[in-house]
Amino acid sequence: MPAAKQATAKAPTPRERARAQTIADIVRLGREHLALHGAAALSLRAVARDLGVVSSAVYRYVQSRDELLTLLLIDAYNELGDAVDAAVDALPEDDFAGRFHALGRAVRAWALREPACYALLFGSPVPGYQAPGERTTVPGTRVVLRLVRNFDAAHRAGALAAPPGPAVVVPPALAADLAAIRSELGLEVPDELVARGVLVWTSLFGAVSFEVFGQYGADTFEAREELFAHQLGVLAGTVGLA
Amino acid sequence: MPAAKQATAKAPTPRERARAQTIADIVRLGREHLALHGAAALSLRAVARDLGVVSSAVYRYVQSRDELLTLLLIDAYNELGDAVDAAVDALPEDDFAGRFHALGRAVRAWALREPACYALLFGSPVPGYQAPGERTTVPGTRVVLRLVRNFDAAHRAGALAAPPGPAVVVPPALAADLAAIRSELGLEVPDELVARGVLVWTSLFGAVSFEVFGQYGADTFEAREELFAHQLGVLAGTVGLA
DNA sequence: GTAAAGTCAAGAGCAGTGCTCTCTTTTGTT
DNA sequence: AACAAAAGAGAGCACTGCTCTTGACTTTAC
Repeated sequence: MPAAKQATAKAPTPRERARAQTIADIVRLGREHLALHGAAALSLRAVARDLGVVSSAVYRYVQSRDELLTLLLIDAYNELGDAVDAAVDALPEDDFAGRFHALGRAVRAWALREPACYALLFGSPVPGYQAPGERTTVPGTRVVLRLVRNFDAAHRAGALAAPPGPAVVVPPALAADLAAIRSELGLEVPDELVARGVLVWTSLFGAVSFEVFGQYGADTFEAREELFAHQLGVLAGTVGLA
Repeated sequence: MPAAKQATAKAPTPRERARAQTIADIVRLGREHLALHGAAALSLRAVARDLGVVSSAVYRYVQSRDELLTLLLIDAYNELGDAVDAAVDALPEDDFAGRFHALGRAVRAWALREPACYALLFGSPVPGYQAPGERTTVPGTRVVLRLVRNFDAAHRAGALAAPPGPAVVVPPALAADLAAIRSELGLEVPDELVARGVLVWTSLFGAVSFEVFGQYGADTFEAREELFAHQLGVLAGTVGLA
């Protein structure tokens, strides 16, 4: 077993290092083009031009345009995940409401900073492109996992008030789905609150999407920061996070 | 002033009728392509092929690809608006909660029926395309207008319970925006409820977008209808719609 | 050392796109 | 029937993703 033959994991050969660097450059340039012209207009030829190389050469590193999209997708998911993790970890573990607000603000701030990346993750699916689940689910679930774990921790700590407003019944078919989620993630939160947690999740991204995608008119809302803070406050209330 | 010369408004000449018919055909074929391949892949050449005409000929009817997108945008907004209107009008005027649920279900049903159109309206903006506000704002605000008018009517009728949960303060900057909205639309609903109404609006479309855009995993939720109904129920509760 | 194997960039080429231009044909009006 | 406006055809430009072949270079093996 010659060591040099399968050094892929331990000692990267100069060739492998150069290759990895080139791929990193391609992803970096791809992100620039994504930010400037959007996902649908992402062009391998343009990236190749910026890389100072002929178009066919990039196919040595990236199988196809879709493969580049996948790389950018994973990159973006992880950047968002890192931003959320940093914001949440900056607060004490038992500050559940604070952590919820921090998570929401982190998502919004990142989305406004990188609207094209946000659109790639949470906007309309790119036509003809199907994200490979085995590579994207793990980074793609970081935020929601963080959100739900915070809820569960709050519930375990007895820090969750009873959900306000009229009780909304959870039908059996939905309860089955929620039970599967609860068991897979090891949650103690009751059905009613898991369902409300899902609503909070979708509502959070709904609010951010409306802002990033320009669904609010051009000048309907000047105080968008305050509007979002208010929305977070109401959402926190609906799950009993004081 | 020869009458035949400016008959544009009164008596359409055969030529104008043929022209209007061709434009309608182009929009129809455009919608088919939109549904099949998505907005970014909408191709004037393909539409021309289906129309049985050479590509340059369609430019006699549609200025550019973006113009066709605008036509499709208005078409879709009006179709959604019609669907919502029909669903809401089917219930008595004073059934405010029922009308809210009907509106939500109508939006979701249309979105699931026409995912590509929904993506065009509420998904990531098409890169390089800017919707002409003077042509799209009126049809684009039909749903939210319907939503907010129903809220206001419920409030006027005294059918709105006090918002549940902890009171969330509305900061002055946000209150200014809300005041402008209130005066423009002639609303009587107080600030706190207008703000919550905005949250309900964004949350409704957030939930629909997550489902249409496949943000729920492939098999996380089987009972999506029930999930959405539950979400509508909780949202209705947050604005005091029993 | 030298030869084989592996890697990479370049360029041509295919099929597609949006869009413009010119030329010819159709068609409604007078 | 004559005319002008409208519509279609076709060529052409610059661009896209992607494939294939060719030639050069680097690493590995004997």
